[in-house]
Amino acid sequence: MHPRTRSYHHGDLRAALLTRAEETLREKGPAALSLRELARDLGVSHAAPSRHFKDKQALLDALAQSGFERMAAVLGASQDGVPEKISEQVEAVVRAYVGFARDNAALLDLMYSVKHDPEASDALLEATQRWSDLVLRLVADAQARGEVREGPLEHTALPVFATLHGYADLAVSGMLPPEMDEHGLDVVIAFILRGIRP
Amino acid sequence: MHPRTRSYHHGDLRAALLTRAEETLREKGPAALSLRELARDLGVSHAAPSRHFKDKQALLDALAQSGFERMAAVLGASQDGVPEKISEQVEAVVRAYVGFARDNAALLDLMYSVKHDPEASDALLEATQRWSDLVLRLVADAQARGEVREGPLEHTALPVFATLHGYADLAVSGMLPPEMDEHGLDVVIAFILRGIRP
DNA sequence: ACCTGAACACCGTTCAAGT
DNA sequence: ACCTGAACACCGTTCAAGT
Repeated sequence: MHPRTRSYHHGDLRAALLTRAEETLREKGPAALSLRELARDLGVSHAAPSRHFKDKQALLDALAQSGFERMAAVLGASQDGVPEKISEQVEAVVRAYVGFARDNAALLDLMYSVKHDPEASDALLEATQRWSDLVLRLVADAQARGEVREGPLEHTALPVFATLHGYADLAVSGMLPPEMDEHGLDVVIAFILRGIRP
Repeated sequence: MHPRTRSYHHGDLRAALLTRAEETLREKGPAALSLRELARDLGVSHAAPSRHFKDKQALLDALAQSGFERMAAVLGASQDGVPEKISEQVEAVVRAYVGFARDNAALLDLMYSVKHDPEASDALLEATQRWSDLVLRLVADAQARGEVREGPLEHTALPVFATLHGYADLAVSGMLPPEMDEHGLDVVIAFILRGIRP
């Protein structure tokens, strides 16, 4: 009857599941995420997803992984055309990170949730590595230019990392007096710069 | 038959549910938390919990609230007997916060999750306020002693907040090169002190 | 007041069977 | 290869009824 009886998803059910899952996550929260409903939305049987994700957790892990990858891309792009000056670079990264966090609050929650089972997620680990490397490299370069205090990279970059992430997380979970949601960004950037300057 | 047929929980089913829920959260993670299993564990019918929590979410909110309250207590206690010197005070708070985060990883996740529905959780909001007030007061006092740079409290305390929370969250979700899990603490404390000194 | 039992509409996961 | 249908053992929530 319907012209799309034979695979609406062009054999790309896996990708379709991920896309739809992220929409649901964004619109209705993580609790509303069900494999059966996803399957219903995509017009396949409830057992079909299991061909592509052995588990609900596997779907969530894949979602988290794609989140880290896109975040790395956003952070990377934030440095385009920014002069090699640590203050401007830090400002750009912080704004990009907080922006990503705001636009993908529920996804970020999932990305940093304590869940993802130890094994099976080497890909996830690699994805997280990629964006932390980005910050590390940024700090390392500035250090080479003498704009950042000396010391092992883990010592100089770690607190930047922590402050960046902490501010975004607090802002996203509504823990901040809302009157400074925007102003707070400048304050945090200035704080980071004070903390890393030579 | 059994001597405990009449209310094993001495009419304190609500408290018993919270206690057991937190055990399950700690031992088996949030996904394993089910009202029905909780009821089974406590020897009541599966419908009994609804007398005390209108919702599963209500149970989770109550759990989060008790988390914030205990965290405020731990942070408060961390200042006992600490000399009025901002460096020592910050060190004590940071260690206390990270310690609490480590000991209650899953609970912290829940506390900061994007979930808790806007209404119904005034109590929750109040509980979060209490611990942020603690940090605010600490910074304000040090500021009065001239140990912290001038400026509105939200500007001086906010980044402390962010760094503190960010480090704990990263450490707990295993995002840090584990070799500096302990050493990182010192680095972060030093960074915070650099950021707030006059 | 507090709890039970049954009922309803959902889940995730597995597995034979179809194409 | 990829998907279906039925089956199994679970869920959360509601509501009459019991004590």
